[in-house]
Amino acid sequence: MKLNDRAETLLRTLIELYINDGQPVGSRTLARKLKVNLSPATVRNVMSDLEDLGLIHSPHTSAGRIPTQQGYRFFVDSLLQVRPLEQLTLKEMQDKFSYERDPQLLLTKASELLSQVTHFAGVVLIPGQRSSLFRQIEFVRLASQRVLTILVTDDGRVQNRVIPTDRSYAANELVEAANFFNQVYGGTSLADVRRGLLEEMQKDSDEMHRIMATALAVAGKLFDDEDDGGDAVMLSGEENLLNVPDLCQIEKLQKLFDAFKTKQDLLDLLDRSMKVSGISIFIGEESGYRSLDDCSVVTAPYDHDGEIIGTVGVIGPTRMSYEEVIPVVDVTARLLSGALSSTADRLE
Amino acid sequence: MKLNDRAETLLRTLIELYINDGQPVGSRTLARKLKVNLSPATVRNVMSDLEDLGLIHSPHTSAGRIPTQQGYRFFVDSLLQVRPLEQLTLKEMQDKFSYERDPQLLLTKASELLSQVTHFAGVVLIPGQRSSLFRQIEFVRLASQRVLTILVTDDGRVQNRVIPTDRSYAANELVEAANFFNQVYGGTSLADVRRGLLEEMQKDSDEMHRIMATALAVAGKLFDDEDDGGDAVMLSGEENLLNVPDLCQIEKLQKLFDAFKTKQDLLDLLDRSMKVSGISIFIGEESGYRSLDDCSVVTAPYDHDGEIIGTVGVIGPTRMSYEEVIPVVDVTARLLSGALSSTADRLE
DNA sequence: CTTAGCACTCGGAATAACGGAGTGCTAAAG
DNA sequence: CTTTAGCACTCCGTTATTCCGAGTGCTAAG
Repeated sequence: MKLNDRAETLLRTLIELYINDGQPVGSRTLARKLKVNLSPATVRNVMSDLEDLGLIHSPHTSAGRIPTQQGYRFFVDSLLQVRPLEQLTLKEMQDKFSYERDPQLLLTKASELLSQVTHFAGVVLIPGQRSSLFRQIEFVRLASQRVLTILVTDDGRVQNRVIPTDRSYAANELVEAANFFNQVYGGTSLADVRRGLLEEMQKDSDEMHRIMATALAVAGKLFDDEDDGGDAVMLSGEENLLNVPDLCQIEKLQKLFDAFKTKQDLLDLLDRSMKVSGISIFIGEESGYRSLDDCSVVTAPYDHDGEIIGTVGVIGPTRMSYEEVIPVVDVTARLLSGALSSTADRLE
Repeated sequence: MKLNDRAETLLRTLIELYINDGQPVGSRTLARKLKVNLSPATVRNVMSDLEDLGLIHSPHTSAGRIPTQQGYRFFVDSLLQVRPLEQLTLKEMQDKFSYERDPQLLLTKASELLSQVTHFAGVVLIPGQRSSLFRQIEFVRLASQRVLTILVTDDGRVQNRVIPTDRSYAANELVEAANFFNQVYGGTSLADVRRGLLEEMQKDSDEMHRIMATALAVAGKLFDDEDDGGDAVMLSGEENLLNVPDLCQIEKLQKLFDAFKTKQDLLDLLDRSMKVSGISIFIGEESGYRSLDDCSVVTAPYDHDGEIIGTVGVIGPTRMSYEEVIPVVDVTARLLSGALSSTADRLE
């Protein structure tokens, strides 16, 4: 799409005005706001062109214009000049991450941070197990037939689960089994561990090493679980969206909160955005999920030692201040990546 | 408060009608609905009395009557006949709890169950650490100066935390320390453990046993943490409240969701209800928390081996079907208690 | 190409009219 | 004394109407 300078400035100003006050922008208002002196009539002509191009439209004859989805799209792609983050905000954000090394808490904090700073909803895609590497497993005997299984992955995340067992295991049996398990599978991907376990189970159990049998019996169920292999989405500040005037219709909120509950749509969307490097922006219906029709989602992937493992993002109304939200998401992703990195581990 | 039979029936019918359709009930409607044949005029006279007693009121002159808070109170205290749970629902609820022994998941399920069955919000007060007994601690070495600490309490709940340490500990040091710790403190309350730790720390460190020093250094931080000692509230199905017509004003929802976020009010309320045996019902402003003004909360405590350790409940509009919600809350509390009990442990 | 002028459109606020549901009161009937 | 019928009255919610202002599109002149 090609626009002359004047049309661009006009469109930019219009969108900025609309993002600010949420009112359709008329030719007179726009003319007054512009640096160059133009009459409302001239502005009207340009606006008419922009409308023909599908970038803006009027809700009705005698109202001003508001950006269309394509208008927003053009705006963020070509017109937006992202303002750098306020020094104060940046400091706040850094503070939030300092002195925290637990990856799970870091993710929570990232999500909260996003919602607090933007006043919209913060969201974090938590990397699925399958992609991370197995580091360590530990078994703790709780009761005669209950074993607490602790799984540590190389990105530092910890999962635990109480597992009922068929027979009672002695403490040293469990220690042996864990050691064995750690030696055999340490450093391989969880998907491989799973595969390996399945193979072992195929074999006749008599052939199996006694320790391996124990480990299998206990850990097997941990890896059986479908849920644990998948990704998960963490959400914060949903309640902020209740304050957003653009979403103040109950039905819209219902659709949205429904999506928040099932999380599937969010998951898909964030997963898509993980495959792109840098900021992704989904505007209104672009995302393809009806539940997000009136929303925009701004996301950025984060990494662990250079490998992208998840996404952080903000969900807000389409009429959001992209120039403010984008740097917040960007910086959050960077800070999170930094805090997760092994270097940070070693420095602590 | 004393009412004659007719007035009682009338009040009950009125409240039931109002709970059903949410419309103010007029004398004609009420007269038609009553078994006994009474003219609207007579009904009006009785209603007038009930209004004088403060049990009902009209929103305006030419509308029917709706129950006041005191009306609801009288209703649940004296008029309500709780209908036993539908066989089908009961079955569903039992199914939800079967085959689950992990206490944390049980609490989650209880909360979800409450929201699913009632279509309101389900809430569970998770017992604070301080009240439960210390069973077991385990240390797992993650990196040179990071130790994963796992705390198991006698009610089967597991907490873990990655703790940065001042120096590096060898695996066997950690095992020794854990064993020692478990022997010294096993079976005492977490509050006592905390107290014991503080005392030990007072002493000159040179005097301390080497192993104890390790345990202290690692576990100390776990017990330092203020947050972990407190209670927590788990909430499900908040989004259901968006569908409730009585709460469809954005500001009300804002107040409510704000309370859900901070959780302090909920916590206080549930904590109060834990000290009462059996069902508690807070109607509208009775709770004393402005955020819950338009809501009622129905709660029941649950126990672990006979000792009350928490509360489950439902948060819905004041105009809710108490006769349906009450048994659901009641049964959930019972099922949860049963599933948590040690007997269930042993049987598994 | 830009601008002034003008007729036209449309939504939103304000106002008025109206019908319905419900009440309270009174007086008569049981 | 209680119950009932009748009636005047109140007030809400709806609908219709008007009116104003903001904004547009078009045309013709600069």
